[in-house]
Amino acid sequence: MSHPTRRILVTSALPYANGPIHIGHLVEYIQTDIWVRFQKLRGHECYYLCADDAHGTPIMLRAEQEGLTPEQLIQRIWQEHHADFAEFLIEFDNYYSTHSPENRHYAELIYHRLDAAGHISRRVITQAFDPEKQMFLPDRFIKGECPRCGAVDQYGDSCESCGATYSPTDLKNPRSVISGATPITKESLHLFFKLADFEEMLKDWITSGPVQPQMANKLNEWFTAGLQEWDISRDAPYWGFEIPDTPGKYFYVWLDAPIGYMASFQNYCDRTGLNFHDFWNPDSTAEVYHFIGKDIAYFHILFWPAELTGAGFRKPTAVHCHGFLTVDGQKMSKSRGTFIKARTYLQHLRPEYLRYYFATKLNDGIDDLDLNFDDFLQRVNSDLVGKLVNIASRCAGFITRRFNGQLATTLAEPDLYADFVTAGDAIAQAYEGREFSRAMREIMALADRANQYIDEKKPWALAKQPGAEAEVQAVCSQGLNLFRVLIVYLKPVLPGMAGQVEEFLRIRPLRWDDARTPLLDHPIAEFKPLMQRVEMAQITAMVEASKESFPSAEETPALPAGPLIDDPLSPTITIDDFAKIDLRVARIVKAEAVTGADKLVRLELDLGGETRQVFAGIKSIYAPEDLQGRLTVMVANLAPRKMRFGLSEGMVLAAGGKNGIYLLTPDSGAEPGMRVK
RNA sequence: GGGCCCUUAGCUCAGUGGUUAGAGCAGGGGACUCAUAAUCCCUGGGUCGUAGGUUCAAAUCCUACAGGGCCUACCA
Repeated sequence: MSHPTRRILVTSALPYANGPIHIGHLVEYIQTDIWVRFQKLRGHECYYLCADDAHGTPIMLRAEQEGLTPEQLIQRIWQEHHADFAEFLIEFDNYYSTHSPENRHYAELIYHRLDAAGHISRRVITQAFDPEKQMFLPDRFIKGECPRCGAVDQYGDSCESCGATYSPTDLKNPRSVISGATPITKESLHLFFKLADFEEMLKDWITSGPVQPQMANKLNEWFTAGLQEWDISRDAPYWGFEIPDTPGKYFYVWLDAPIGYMASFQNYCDRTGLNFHDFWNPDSTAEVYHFIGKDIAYFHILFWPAELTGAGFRKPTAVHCHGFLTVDGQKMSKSRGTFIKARTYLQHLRPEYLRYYFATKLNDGIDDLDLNFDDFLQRVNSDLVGKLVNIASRCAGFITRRFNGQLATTLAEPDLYADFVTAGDAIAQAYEGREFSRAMREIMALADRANQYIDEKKPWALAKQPGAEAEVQAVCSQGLNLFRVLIVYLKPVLPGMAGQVEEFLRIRPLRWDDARTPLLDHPIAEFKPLMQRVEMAQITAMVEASKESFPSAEETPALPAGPLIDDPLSPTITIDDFAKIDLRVARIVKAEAVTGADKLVRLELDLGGETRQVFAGIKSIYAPEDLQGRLTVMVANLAPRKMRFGLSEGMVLAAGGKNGIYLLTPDSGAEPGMRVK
């Protein structure tokens, strides 16, 4: 009743905008969402912020590969992420993007302040460079043969085969993963953040308990190893924010990613009138929490507090790390079908099953947690359906049928109810300390007691005794009140079901303190099933749908309908016939709409020395400006054809059907002029 | 190669020096029939990863080893 209102800012790590959300990500978002919902339920002022992490080389390359601009790619991914989170009942107060004006503002502001205070250094370093692509290559983008054991196809930093470590220049036959070219080394000026300037501050900070003990150990280890300067710049071409007054240099994605927390909050403040500085000034009394995976602790408990301090902002109150998800005891695997995307899960199972299951396994530690499908099925069915929902289900019928839906005017067993209320303190403490598994255990122990109570009073037997009517109503009203308390306690985990129960009981949205006051002399609605049991078939179907399909065209029997039926294969040709067609990789150097034509785009194709003009009927699908720079495949020896708008010197290859037209794109590494065979 | 964390019943987990190590689920037996074959009662089941050590006493502290995870190896 008497917890003073706190002002709390909470974040989850920003998901990277080059791929879909999967169940591994969801551990963190569900953990954070439960904690935030708990705080809000308790009446605190709490804001949950997140955003897509939308910069960096992988996004740049992926966009190129898909024939999109980075903006188009991150826009699409944002929509997907946003929809996935919403359906998993992850309730952000703001879900933003690091590719935003607010983020640019804070990235530049923090950089300027750090620079002005002397925390930025500049020096020239030597790096691998792709002469073809004209870009510097991170170690991961270089492959070659291991200098020690000769294993092929090893990354530039270490050998997966023999474990040797080396630098990319040691690789034999190194090549760029992007272009296939042999990397050269090249010098470049880089900017560094002088982390060591903040060593004393960090050592001091850590004693105030902002991280778990395991992470404090880790920090000490890093202190012992010595704090290195952090390279915060990347050379063009790079997808990100250009560093002010430093042409051709961009902020490394990991610099502006955590700043995205602030940007998202600033954006929220602008929408709602909240004061940003109340939360981020050094003297702020508000609390700021970051929930992250243990793998990115380095950024969040070293750089981030140091950056904030150096730039005149407050540090986080705490950084909470969690472990990774394994599925049936093993790492998620695409071939086993355990690399399950959020979207795939949603197509087969209710989100609250997973929210509850994770809640039963989450604690304040950093150990990995396992999603075991047998356990998942049993736990959800037995706890939520068998125990919890059963309480309402077995009481409601009596109240509806015999008492016109009206609850009793007094509590039959006030002491039992009081026990449930008292237990709320320990449960709240467990939630607050992120010991969700403990909270779930205690809640389910209460559910057992509720079932025992009903079993002991046997309302079905009383109902057959003349004159025991009032007692039937009393027992069932007691049961429903115990159920209502449990729903309050579970509302952070099962917000959807709590909503259903609020309708069933005809009450306003439950808050934590409502548990103290029983619901009496009150009409309720007819009971409808609140949750269906999980079926193993649903899980199996989900796993099957997650198995990455390998090309197996021959094995697949001909379907009764499909492209081959609509458009049967042409007569067989010989290889000599095929050899007559000269297919070449071509780069679209210029693309423009043709005035006076509805469908035509005029393309200028670079064949690696020679340029061809081709008219293609693809305007309905592709905007000309999106085509420029893309690689595609063309028929290079097709006889030129005079068209109304000019000479067309070939054809580009595109798949076409009633649903659209899709231009072919060679895999990365292909170069203009290469023959397709 | 270095470091940190983990390993407790069939499954998932509590339990950080002190009586014969616990829970839920699953298994076995019984009861009930209000309830989504749900619920209630009873019950079997563990050399606490392995091997040493410290202690009157260890799952709990120390050492080594095995298996798993993460970080790191002048990228962070």
